[in-house]
Amino acid sequence: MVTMSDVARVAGVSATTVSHVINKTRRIEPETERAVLEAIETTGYLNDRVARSLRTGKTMTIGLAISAISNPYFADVVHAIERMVSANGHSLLLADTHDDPDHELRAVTDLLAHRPDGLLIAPSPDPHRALHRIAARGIPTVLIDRIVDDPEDGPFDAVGVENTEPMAELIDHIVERGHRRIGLIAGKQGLQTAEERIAGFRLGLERHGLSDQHDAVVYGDDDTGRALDELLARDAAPTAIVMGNNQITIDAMRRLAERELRIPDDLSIACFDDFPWADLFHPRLTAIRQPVDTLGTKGVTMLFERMATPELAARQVRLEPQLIVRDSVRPLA
Amino acid sequence: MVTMSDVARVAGVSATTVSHVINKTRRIEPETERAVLEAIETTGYLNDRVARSLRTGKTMTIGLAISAISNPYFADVVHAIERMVSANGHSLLLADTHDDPDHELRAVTDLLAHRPDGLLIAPSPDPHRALHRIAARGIPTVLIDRIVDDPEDGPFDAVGVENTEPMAELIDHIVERGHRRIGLIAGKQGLQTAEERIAGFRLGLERHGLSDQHDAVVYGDDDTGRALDELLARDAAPTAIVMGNNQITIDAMRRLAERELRIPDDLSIACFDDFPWADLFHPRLTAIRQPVDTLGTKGVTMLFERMATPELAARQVRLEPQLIVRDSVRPLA
DNA sequence: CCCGATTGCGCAATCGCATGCGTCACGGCA
DNA sequence: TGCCGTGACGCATGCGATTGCGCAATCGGG
Repeated sequence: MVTMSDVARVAGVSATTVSHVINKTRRIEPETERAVLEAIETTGYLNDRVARSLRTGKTMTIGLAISAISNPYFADVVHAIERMVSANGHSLLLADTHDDPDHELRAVTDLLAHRPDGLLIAPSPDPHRALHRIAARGIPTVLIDRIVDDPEDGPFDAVGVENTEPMAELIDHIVERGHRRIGLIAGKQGLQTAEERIAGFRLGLERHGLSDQHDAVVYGDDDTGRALDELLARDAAPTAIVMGNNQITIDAMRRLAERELRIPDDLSIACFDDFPWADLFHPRLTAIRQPVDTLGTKGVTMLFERMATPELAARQVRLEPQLIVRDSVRPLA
Repeated sequence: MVTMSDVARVAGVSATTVSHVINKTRRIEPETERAVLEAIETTGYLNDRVARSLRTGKTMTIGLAISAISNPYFADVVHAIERMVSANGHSLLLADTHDDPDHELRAVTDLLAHRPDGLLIAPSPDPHRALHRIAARGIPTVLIDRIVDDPEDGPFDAVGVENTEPMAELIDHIVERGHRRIGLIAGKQGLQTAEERIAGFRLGLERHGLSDQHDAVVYGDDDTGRALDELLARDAAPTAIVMGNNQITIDAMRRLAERELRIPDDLSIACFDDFPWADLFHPRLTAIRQPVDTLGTKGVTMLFERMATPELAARQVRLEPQLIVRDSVRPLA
């Protein structure tokens, strides 16, 4: 390994000077600077961030705890985050929570041990322990996608999307098209987004005097196929089903194909969470599009703001999703 | 910050002892150990990996340089990699190369400065400088997805998929269905996978005496729509078009929808690179499925093997993809 | 010609941990 | 009682960088 003093020796100066030219942290005689730069070049020296971090207390690293990176929704979020983080000269440390409290705690503990300058986390259904540990370390953190309130350790900065009213409006749309029996396959129980969407679903039903169907909600995260079967087996089976998220949509679509149900002729569907190629599915999917990119960039922005100004009051930002009407909800007679 | 000596003070022992109980690196009187563990608990102490890394020379970190995480193909790879890496007690440092040599060099330099114990990289179209820098540091590295030979710094360990023969076989399939005029929209020029697939395409044509169409190849990465238009505007326009990768497939499908071309009635298509929901598109896409998960896990496995045994000879592994015949290639008369 | 100000650098002390040597106490054996 | 082996732990150094102080040389004004 070539260290700073190696460079110093080659350049005929002290390590102090090398450090100062690297960090531009005090005036250096131009000639000296050239010598140092040259020595860096010829030795192939690379400033060791480990040592620097130990000394300065900053690692130039942002931790990201999120689940299922292969989910296209989160993949886009990660992508946006990576862009902004590296644009700010930091690196991204990635950990997967699997949306499970135990994994989440492990992931967060690992991240914290690396001393990131800031942390982004999409909380699991029961994030208490993880958040507690974060709070104990006092590391700048923003909750992402899921806005939870932790009475003990909160409040945290957070950025997510509006779930309730948009979902209710999706129900409006479906009801306007003549549907009276509507079902919902919701995301993992306990997840803040899933619960809010359920609330929105019920709110929508109430607006149209359909409250007796409040129980037309099934959780589908683990086994969407089974959830779907159950809904369709009911006495008054729904004529339209709403998918609580992206993954559920894909799983459900596949099951529907297996059952040879024609969409939207035999059954109408709509989804919370759009994807870029949702208009290439057959049929083109009516969906609520979330501002995925903004979610990521806004999260990073808030994080850097907090890192710069720790005494800021916690802010919770709700982004507005957008209903994209396509062809998967059929107008009934 | 609570350090090891804080814990030591609380437990009434020396920092040495605390270190040893944390790392289980020598016998400790059970009673002493309990005291230390307890002190760790009450103080909320977390072993500082920055300091430890400086001391031991290992960071317990793996760097990953890859492009466009939002591409579903790479998202799955990243997912698989994260799983294996964290299962081995390491953390993942992520950087995006944007498949561009300059970005790649920056990304790699950043990663290297963090002193990862190992590196995974999907080389850009011109990875020379990046690979050179990696070689200079001598960090265990495996190339992933794209197997390139660097005469100067190579050979590197690498894992990728077989491109040429599978692509040729896809052509076989298309020709068997009666198509004689076939086009290819290839991935970014210079990318090893893209070039091999082009070679496979031409090989396939030759097998059927169709070599005169060798020029039916256009690069589509930047503007797939334009590439598609160009192919279709030719005198003898192809009756079937092969998409060189996932992203191209999506872009092309959208353009085809805009042009109101019916698939496969007006035009047949097939893709290199499948996606989980390719059977939900309309029509269901005939595609070559790559063993994405294996690509990631095998890459990590090879990396850890090299880290354990640096004197190993470089190995290059080719995984076999699989042709999935669905409905997007129409049998001609 | 003298002296304070200014400019350009170097010394040496950390940062939090791991680890090679030592030290101390205790027990067994002659 | 004396000696040594052994078990349990502590001292002090160093990983590679940053940074508060301090020193020497040069310059300019009176």
